[in-house]
Amino acid sequence: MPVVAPCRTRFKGRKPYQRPAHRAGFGESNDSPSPSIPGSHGAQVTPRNETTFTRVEPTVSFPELERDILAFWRETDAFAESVRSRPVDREYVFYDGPPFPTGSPHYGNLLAGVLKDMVPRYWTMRGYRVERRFGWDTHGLPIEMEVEKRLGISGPSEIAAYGIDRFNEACRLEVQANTEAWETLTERVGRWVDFENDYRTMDPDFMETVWWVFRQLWDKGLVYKAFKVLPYSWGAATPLSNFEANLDYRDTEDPSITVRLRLFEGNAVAETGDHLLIWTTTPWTLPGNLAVAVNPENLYVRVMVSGEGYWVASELVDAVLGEGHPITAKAKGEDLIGLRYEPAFPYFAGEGESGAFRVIGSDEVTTDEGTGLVHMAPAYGEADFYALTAAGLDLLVDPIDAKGNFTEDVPDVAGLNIKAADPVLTDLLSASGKLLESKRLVHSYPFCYRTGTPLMYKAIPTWFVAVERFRDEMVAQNDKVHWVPEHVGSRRFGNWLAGARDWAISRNRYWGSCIPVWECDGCGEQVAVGSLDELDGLAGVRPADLHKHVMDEVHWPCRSCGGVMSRVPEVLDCWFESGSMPYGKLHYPFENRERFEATFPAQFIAEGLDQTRGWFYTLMVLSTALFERPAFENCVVNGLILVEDGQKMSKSLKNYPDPSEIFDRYGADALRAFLINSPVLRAEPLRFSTGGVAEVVRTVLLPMWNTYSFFTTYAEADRITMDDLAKAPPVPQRPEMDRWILSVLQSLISEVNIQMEGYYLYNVVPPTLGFIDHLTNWYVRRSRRRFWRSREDGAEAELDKLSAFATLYEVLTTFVHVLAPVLPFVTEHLYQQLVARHRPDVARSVHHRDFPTADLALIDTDLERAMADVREVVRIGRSLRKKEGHRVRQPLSALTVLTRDPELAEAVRAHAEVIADELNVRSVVVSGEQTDLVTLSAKANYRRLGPVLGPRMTEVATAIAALGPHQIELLLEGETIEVSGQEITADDVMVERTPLEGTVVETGPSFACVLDTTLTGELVTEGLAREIVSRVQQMRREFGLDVSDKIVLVWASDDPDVVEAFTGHGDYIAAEVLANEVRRESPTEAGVDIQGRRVWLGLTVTV
RNA sequence: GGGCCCAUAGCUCAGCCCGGUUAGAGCGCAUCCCUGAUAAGGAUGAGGUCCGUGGUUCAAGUCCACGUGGGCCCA
Repeated sequence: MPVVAPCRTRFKGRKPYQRPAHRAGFGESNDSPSPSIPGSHGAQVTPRNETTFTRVEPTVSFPELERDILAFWRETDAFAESVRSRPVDREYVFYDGPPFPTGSPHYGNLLAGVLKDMVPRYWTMRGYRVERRFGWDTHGLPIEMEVEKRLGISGPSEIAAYGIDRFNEACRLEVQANTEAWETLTERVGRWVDFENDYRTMDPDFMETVWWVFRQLWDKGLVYKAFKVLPYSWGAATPLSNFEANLDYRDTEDPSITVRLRLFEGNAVAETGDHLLIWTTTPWTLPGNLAVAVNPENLYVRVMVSGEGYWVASELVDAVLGEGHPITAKAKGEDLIGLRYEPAFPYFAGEGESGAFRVIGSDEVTTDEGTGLVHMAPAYGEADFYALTAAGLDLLVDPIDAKGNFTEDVPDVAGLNIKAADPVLTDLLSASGKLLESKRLVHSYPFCYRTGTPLMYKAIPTWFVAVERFRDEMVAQNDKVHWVPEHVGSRRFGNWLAGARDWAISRNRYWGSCIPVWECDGCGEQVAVGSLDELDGLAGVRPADLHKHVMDEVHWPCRSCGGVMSRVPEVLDCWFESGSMPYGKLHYPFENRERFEATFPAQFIAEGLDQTRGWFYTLMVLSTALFERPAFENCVVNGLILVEDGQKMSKSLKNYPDPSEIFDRYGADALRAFLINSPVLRAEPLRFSTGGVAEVVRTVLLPMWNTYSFFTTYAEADRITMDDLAKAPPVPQRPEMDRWILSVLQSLISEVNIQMEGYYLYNVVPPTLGFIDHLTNWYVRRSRRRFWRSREDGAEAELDKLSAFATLYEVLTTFVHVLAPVLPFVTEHLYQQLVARHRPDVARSVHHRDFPTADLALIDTDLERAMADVREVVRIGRSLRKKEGHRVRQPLSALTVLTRDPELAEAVRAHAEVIADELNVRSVVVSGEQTDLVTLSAKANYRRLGPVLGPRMTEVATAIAALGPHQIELLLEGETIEVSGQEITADDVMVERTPLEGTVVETGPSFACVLDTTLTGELVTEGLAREIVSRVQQMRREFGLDVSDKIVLVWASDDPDVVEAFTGHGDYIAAEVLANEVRRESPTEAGVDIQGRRVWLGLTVTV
């Protein structure tokens, strides 16, 4: 029997822990209720500075912890307090880009929530009051579509039949019904935002401000009405958005006809009676034809077929007319411009007097298909419309009504639907001899996603904002904005602004802010109404709701002619409202005048890259037009979140993990850090991976938690109190390791502040990871023993121990502040347990505290560099041991560090003990270069020599590479030598060290490590002692002993080395394994094998 | 078709602004260590045509041009 079962009574009921570790309360003394987090830690508990810390298990459920923290925040109204506690006159302004409350939030929304939380949290901690009101974008097509689906109706006629009032009220309900999922997930991700004082674009106050904004534009003469060619569904009798138009493309068979148009008169290249060849798949657009476009740069030719001249793009001759026809003339497109032709149909021949039926130029014309000459019907094609405008032809004929039927203007097909008219029109062309060819073709054509009818494009009367008039001003305003990443603002958005077109702001829909313009049915006078007061003055009414179904009922007699003033039918593009939110959310200028003026523009907004043409743009348009200012000073732009394999996230495909699963498994902190530390913050796409979230848990959260657990474990074991910590020496008098980690911490604080102030959020996590490595893998590991020094070791030991505890305490409690904006939950928990519980005088939440600023007095860059050198030497030393096959428990006699770098030499000398301990060597010595161990070779320092030498660089570099060890030695000793006619010093070369064959040497950048691997009997014995310690420690663990349990160690062995190990190193073994007594007995069983020797080991826990 | 962005290890990404000769990290993998953080932790190692072509330069992953592939937005 090699071991004795441990005595159960020693476990003080601590193990196994039933509760998740974070629930640990004040400990087993039971002198206070054990609060679930901290929420219940209130007045009835009197935190005393004599209270010690409670041991926290290293295992933890972060999701559960987060739920407790959420409860704590709710109970203590922590968010409101974080705003309230900051001065009213020190405001940091953040605009929430309002989402549509449709569906439930996806990762993109969660990401936005994280950004919009992290930055305000940070600035709150920097002492600013950051009001955060949630915004809802409540209007627009997505809502209307949901409601149509719900009501089972579709399109304007059915909505009209259902009643616009009922429809709009249904939309209002839909909006209100959909907000809960948003609130739940927003809270869960840890975003602090005010849902009670939210703003909604459908609120009367907001809508009144929208009127005011519109009126400002109107008064500046920036609003006008014109035609715009839009996708149009005659089935639904409504224009569609581009998005909707793209929803249903189908392969369809359509006519494909080629038509010849006879020239009235020729010019220098074309002859009277020649024909222009045009091609179309939509014969119904031909009655509306008003011009033919050519590309001025293309080459066109005159082809003779059956004695007639036909003009066609030279590349398309064979395709259109077949091979073998003679070409009798060539001309560039620009030479054809101005030629007049006989229209295909006579219905609008009169337009010829206004300049129609000519050849115009357009860069848009290609020779990909057709004839290279494009028939232009400005009412039915956006490109056509612009081409005619550009050619100075302000003409438009539209003989098709809202239902897609021809009007009486085209008597031959009047009343016929456009598709039904196609064959009739084709026959007419044939009859008039204008039809050259008639075929059918199958192509992809858009259909109305609602009614299934083919879409058309149609010129629709539309309200515009004349953005082009002030776009230079917008570019200037945009230069004042700090964009992250920079290129989105300067290039993508900047370019877009520079080429901005007038903005179509009206929609022929129902659920939206109204265009507040009333028009007289008599004289056509227009009045724009900018406030309810004004409306009251004009119409004598003051409706409580400003939606279409209410506003359309408001009329008054025209002041000029006595006619009836009625509102124009359109509503505003909901982007207009998004752009108005800085004003609308404050009901400016009707209320909050001073507040607005003091807080505009916002310091910060954040949205996705897809908002370039959306929110960013509309904010900029309106703020420039109204105030000649940008609406925001700093803008963080995020990229798109994709599925792990790079596909788009799709709700219907369900190809991504449900956010709640992530929350339940890893928690919001992990998700937040994962998102923050990803390419999305550089506006690049992110492939979302559950593994990435798990990695954050492992690399950030658990190490932090483990350190916390380590601290509490030993603090509890030693009954360390706040009073004890206060007795620790001031930092300058603490051991170097303490000063070092505090210096590293202060450097981190400095770095994080710089990055946060610059909104480079993606630069916050990486330095944090470096810090965690320093903390866990160097500071704690190196300092571990200091935490369990016995109080009996004397005053000096006591001070050393208190220094360690105080330092780790300060590091942890400071660090949680640094990470609080990123990881609001776990930092809150640590703050509660480590600070708030022990200090009645401090803020209730870590988020109410001030963000740390770097204490420069604590930063010791020399020390940081020295420690970096030491860690590097240790790293090389480890590599060397491994290479040579010497396990770390086997002590070796010496490590020699060869270097000529005086700082490194000093760092090694000063930390010889640390290095010796890490590498388990008896001594660490520093020496100058030893050429019998390494070969020195030199390489040119290009960075230094290059600019001086220029073209001679190669020559000198070759010569330097050929330098012998002796010359390099001379350089290293500070001499100047001449190489290839160039005087050089040590600074001009990079010296490399290569270990000589047969030596135990490993080289670092500016040093080499040499290991003496001679094993003496003494070293072997010590190694054995260490193996024994290791084995006993393993047993302690196996039997679940507490870290402070004392034991009796019993051993037996006949092996002389083992006997020697116990005789020579008995005290060491006893101390390491906490043995009060080490007793030798006679071997009874086979025992275990330690380094090839038989040993029998047993232990008993002492009482 | 246009604008912008991206392309570096098996995977995810730094490095590029401001050029300098041994291109880094994490994950994964392999080998090993530790055992007073332990259902953890650590070390070492293997792994690279820096998308391609051309140019500028003494010198290019880095700057320029063109191209290829991908993404976003617009047409």
